Amino acid sequence: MQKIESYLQNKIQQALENLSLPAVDYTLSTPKIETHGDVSTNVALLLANQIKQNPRQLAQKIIENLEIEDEVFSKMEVAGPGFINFFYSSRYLQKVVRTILQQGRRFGRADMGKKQKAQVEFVSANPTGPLTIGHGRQAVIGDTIANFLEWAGYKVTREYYFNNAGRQMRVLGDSVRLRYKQQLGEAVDFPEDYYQGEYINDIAKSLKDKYSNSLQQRGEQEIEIFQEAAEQVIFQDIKKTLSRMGIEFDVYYNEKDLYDNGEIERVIQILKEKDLAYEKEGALWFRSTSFGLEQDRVIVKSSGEPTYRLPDMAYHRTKFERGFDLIVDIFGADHIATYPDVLAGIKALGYDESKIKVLIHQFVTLYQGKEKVKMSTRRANFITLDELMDEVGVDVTRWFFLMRSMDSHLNFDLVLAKTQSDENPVYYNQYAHARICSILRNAAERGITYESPATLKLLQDSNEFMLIKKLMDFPAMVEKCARDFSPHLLTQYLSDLSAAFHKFYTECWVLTTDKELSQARLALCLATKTVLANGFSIIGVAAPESM
RNA sequence: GCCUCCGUAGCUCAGUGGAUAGAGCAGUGGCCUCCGGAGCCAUGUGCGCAGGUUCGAUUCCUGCCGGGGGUACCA
Repeated sequence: MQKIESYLQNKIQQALENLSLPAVDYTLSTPKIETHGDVSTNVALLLANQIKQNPRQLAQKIIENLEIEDEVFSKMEVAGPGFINFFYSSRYLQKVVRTILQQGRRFGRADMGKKQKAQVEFVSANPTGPLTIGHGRQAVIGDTIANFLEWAGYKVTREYYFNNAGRQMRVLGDSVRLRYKQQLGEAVDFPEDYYQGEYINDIAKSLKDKYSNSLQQRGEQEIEIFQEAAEQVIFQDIKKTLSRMGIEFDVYYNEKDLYDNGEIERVIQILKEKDLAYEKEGALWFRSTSFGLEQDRVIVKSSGEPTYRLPDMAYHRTKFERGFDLIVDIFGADHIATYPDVLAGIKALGYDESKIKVLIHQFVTLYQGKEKVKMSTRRANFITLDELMDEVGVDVTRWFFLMRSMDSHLNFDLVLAKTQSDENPVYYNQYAHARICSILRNAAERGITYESPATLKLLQDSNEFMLIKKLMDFPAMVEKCARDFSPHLLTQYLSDLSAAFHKFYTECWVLTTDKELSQARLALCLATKTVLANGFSIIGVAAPESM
């Protein structure tokens, strides 16, 4: 479709020039209705409006001036109010199968990114507890967007930003300390706003096993050992969960480094030099109003502690300093108010903030049947990502988190996910792949193999053509997903593709007594398997040979 | 109050400045002599409300209504 678009654009431009018609910003689209052709353009409609002529007559004139090879489009016609519809020739469609087989695992890759460096930051959860389902959505979205960018020709770095020095971490450490004391039989008052999770007890127990009661006298001011133990265990756990989902980060960036290496100071310095930061009431303020924001913001509190904005700015500054051409930040909806400040900060520091793409995803609401599950890390009233994967498996987890647009709240019904797990789209799609593999095994037994592109001309059935048309959309789909950062489109595309295959499978017998036809259909199966597998690999689900 | 996301079929959700708005699930009725029935086919209802821009609006703009999330010298 990609190449076809530029092909048509060229031809249309030529035609317009031949007719001395002005250029116009028309579109090429894929009609929803089969009888409206494979590609459609509104060029005549728009021109007619501009030069006050009858759109249908104009469309007819344009068609007469189009020098289209009939090996590409066998038919062109004026339709409706003045659309021009193009119909692929069977020859062209048959050739698509050949192209896919030639390109194999590379089919769908593009060079849109031109090997530029892209960074995708996601998850970025502080190590205070296991990853929850909310993190899961972000993890899968982030990883998949990174995959898309790779397919689109970027060099991608996956990065996880964390802070192991804040107040939350101190509370975490102290929670462990108190549990440890409890386990030694001491009666302690465990505050309600401390971390209640069972994992805190586990960490406390491992400390008890290691140090016996030698830490018992440590007070609130001596929690490092507890905090470090907690961080270490929890982070390991987080990484294990991520790796189970097939996610590996290239960089774990610790906020603390920004203090140690002077980045924080540098940002303050630059802002002060530019008179974009000033002291007031004992605090340091960032002049965000200079960048169109509503009010100035505190970046260093009167206590001397920075607010989150300062390290965020410094962190983003390192992204530019590290030479990324495209910076993708993925946040939950709760952070929606914070990024304008950071973008303004980046601008203030003299960087091109348009290189930053901030993606906000809405929350996951968990249901147990009809009942909403309230979640809070602190209260340990949550279902972890690991538990979810235990229940429904990795493939279902990934697919479900991607299925919906990230602008949309995701209602995840655990009961449904468990009880109907074999009625869900993941299996439908994987089944198509497994089915193809099964056909291939049968073909091998019968000694049938795809040998020559010459047989492809036997692909003539409308079900075959529908399948091929789906297959040829894949590269454009990948580019669109990468460009619009909308991974859910691919899950939809793949379901459509699987449906086209199942339909073909039902209507067209692959392994027939006609050897050449069998070979041709086998080739179509192979092409479909290739595209399914390529798509699955982007989404991060398995392409099973059998189920 | 202000900012932001959402409002489309019974349910969960896609989608588009255009020609007849889709899928899955749920319901009903069909399809196995033969490549995997985890499949295929048929069947119904819908763009929250009111204006505006446009040749054309479900899509873009404004207002309203309803729901989620923000709005700190918390992150």
